[in-house]
Amino acid sequence: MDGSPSSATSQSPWMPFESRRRARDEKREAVLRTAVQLFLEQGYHRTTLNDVAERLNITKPALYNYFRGKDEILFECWAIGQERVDDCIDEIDSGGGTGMAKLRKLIVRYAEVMTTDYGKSLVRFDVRDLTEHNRKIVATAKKKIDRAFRRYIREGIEDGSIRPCDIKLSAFAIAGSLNWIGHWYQPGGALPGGDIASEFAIRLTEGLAAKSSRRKAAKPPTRVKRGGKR
Amino acid sequence: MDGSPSSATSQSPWMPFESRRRARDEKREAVLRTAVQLFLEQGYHRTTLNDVAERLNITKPALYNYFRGKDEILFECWAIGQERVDDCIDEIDSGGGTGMAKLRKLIVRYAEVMTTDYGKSLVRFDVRDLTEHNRKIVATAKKKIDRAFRRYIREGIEDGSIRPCDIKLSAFAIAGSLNWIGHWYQPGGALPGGDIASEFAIRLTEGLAAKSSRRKAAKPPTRVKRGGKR
DNA sequence: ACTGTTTCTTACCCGCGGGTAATATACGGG
DNA sequence: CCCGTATATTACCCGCGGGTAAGAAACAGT
Repeated sequence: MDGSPSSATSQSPWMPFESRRRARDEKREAVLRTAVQLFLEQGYHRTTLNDVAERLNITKPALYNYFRGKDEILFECWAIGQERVDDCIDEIDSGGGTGMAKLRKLIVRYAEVMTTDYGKSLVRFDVRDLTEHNRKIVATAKKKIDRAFRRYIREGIEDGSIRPCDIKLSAFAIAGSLNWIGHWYQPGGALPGGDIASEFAIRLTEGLAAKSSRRKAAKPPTRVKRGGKR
Repeated sequence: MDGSPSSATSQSPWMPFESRRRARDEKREAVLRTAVQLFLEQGYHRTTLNDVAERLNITKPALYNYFRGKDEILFECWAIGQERVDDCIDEIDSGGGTGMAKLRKLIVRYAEVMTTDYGKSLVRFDVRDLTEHNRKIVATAKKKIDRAFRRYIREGIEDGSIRPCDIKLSAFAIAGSLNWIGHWYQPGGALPGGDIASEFAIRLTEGLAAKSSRRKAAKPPTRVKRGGKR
């Protein structure tokens, strides 16, 4: 065998007989990258651990050096996506701006995450494939996202940047549109991810804006009706 | 209700056959009703044919009198939901009104379908669980729905009831919100299905409306141009 | 080099679940 | 009363795939 790694299809730390000494974490990540790709391509149940291992040039039991089982791999894929969304929320929360500005920012960032593999995990994977324990973690995290959407809308109504509306349903409508991106978006498609994000930010908020949608809505509304539900 | 001709007294030789066939169809439907419930409750892969049979007080092989296999059951559940949406589209297409009016109608009807079990099948089931043949049918049907959304938006822009916008992305955003209903709606929830449908129709179109959308949306603009399609 | 530890492979287990074969029961018709 | 058909049951097959046991390589430390 010549020692050259030659052309490998993807970046795999396990070149057949070559440098196998890489940090453990990098290998773990490589497993997750490969796994999330396959889970999205074929679906979780149709993807076998052999599939994952084969694409990494290793064998199935080797995976058990890094993960307890298939469901843990699934969970960690999900966790990476969730972490990215959490970061967005924390960042927005620590910043300022009107409710509408925060909402727009969240929409843009969330849409961008949805165009990535780990972002898609958040909406394409079935929580029922997880253990009871992990399922609770997911449920809590989902609640956090939902709360962020509702909070920004509520703040927007209070500061006058968003017109009164049903907060719950508006949050559902917006989150639904965004989550659905994870189902149809493909990197090879006609429209790049950034465009989608900014377009969605406009499209999804122009119905909520207090005045004309594309302008800075700093004007306090004439009548601040009690928002919320009916 | 009773389709049999003069079912009362006369012993038509066709009666036994008819009643038997009807009984068969009813059983088929019962299987589908049970199956779709379980598929939604537990997920397709976690639901075994034994589960389905058990809930019907029969045994697994009995199911094979009515269906060729598990994937056919899945497909037929999907097909029922699809048929309902198709009916909506056909009805709207055969009627009149502005593009916006048609769009609103589709949103309402589609949202209502999404709150039913068979409607949820359209978005909760994975097409990759179907045979190649059926998968193509599904793909064609999905395309039809997408085309309907885009057509109504385009007509609306042409007749002035909808302000100019990116048709493709707007259709995606609306369909995404609606499809997502199938993921979170539960009949026992706080808000009934009808409310969701009407609220969504307002929320999703107020950003698109040419003029104010809030109260008087159905008023046609100055001139009603003929739409593109018939 | 020896030795203990980590990493990875070969070979295997085994339970689950879709699907089938053989057969029993129900029932209408002649 | 017997036969044909439709319907259902019991018992079984078997392939797939997650998971494990035992041991081989690689590697680090002394």
